[in-house]
Amino acid sequence: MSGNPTDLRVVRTKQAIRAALIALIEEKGFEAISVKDITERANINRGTFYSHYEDKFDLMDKCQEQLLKEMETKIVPNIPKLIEETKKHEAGPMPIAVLMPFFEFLHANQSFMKALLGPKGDAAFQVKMKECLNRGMFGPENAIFNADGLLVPPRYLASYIASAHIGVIQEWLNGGAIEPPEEIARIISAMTIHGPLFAAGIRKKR
Amino acid sequence: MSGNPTDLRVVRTKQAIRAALIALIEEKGFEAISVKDITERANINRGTFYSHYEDKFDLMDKCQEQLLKEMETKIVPNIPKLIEETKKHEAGPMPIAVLMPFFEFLHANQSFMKALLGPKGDAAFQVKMKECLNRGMFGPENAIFNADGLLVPPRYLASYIASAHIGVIQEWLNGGAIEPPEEIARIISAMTIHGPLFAAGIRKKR
DNA sequence: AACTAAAACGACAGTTTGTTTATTATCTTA
DNA sequence: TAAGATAATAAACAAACTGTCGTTTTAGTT
Repeated sequence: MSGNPTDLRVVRTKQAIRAALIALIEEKGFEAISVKDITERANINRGTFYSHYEDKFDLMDKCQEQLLKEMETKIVPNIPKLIEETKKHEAGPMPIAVLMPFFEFLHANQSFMKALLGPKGDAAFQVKMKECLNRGMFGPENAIFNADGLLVPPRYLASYIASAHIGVIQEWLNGGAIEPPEEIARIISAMTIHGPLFAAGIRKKR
Repeated sequence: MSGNPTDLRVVRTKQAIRAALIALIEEKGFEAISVKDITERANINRGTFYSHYEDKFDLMDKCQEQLLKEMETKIVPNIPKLIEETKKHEAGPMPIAVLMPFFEFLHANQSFMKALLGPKGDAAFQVKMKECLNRGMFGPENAIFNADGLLVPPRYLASYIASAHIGVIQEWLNGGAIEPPEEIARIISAMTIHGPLFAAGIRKKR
């Protein structure tokens, strides 16, 4: 079994597999990919693949887990801060600065994020990412949304916000992530704070 | 080739295949399904499957197309009416009545919708459904969102709203669609009109 | 430079696939 | 209701992919 994670050969092989996976998901979607496809694209022997992963699902899981872990540990802790700031100056602009690490992370992992969130990607990953975002908003450090005065059940509020944000991110990545992360942070904030219809110019009153 | 769509045998077979597909997607996800799985579950001969569909992807496509067509032709024409109503009484409650056919359609097609939009479903279907919703909001009959005064680029507005709505629908279906369609229509409307943060009780001012 | 571990190679049986044949069952319609 | 048409079944096929092994070669580590 190939285990040593510092051995350059292992590092190289895993990188090649990962890159091949990303490219192939974008090309024909995860379900249409065979292990043979991956190893041919990565220029490695098929047997080598099986010494690192059980099958293509195992590979997918491990890649996603790594990504989500990074997302969670680096990004999510900021969300409570964000909501706190928002509460302070209620009518003011959103404190975008606190969102930036998240969007910069997405930008840095563009290709994989695009593949996973794209039309040929994985619906399960979207669910995991929503859970990740929701832990930030509804987690134990954060009693805000658990308070009274909600017009809607909390789980629908969470679904709405998380899905909306992921939707914008999908659109951003799908268009090649041309706009800088700050711009996307501003766009998302505007809609979540003021409501999408106000952002659309339909509801003028505030 | 088996073609006659009125022959009872054909109708029965296609129904069985479709039901098997839905059940299996929920159980192990589309990518893990084999044609053999489908025909065993449907209690039909494997050869029979191939006389109706090219492969499992063809089956999936045809089932989705049927669903989306129904969604589009029956539901989407109502959206312009909806926005018009919303503009009239700006601060009033959303005219939920006009949304009802859409949510009743979802409720009637619960099992398939749940399978397609669930964690083991198809990311491409979500994209198609978003496009369906967006055609309603940004279509030619409807110049509202093309007007000036947008705080954000229109495609991000569209992505935000469509994804948010689908997210709530996913949550609804995933929980067994316990709430009646009217309730979900009300919940979604509240968040889209007033903004999710207002609905959360965080932003009190209007 | 020697040691060690990873990668390549080639072979294996077991599945699934898509196609085709002949046979049986069942629907339509006259 | 009987005759003819056609859909479904059953069984067999090569081709492709899978997951696993044992052996040999290559390359990184010390």
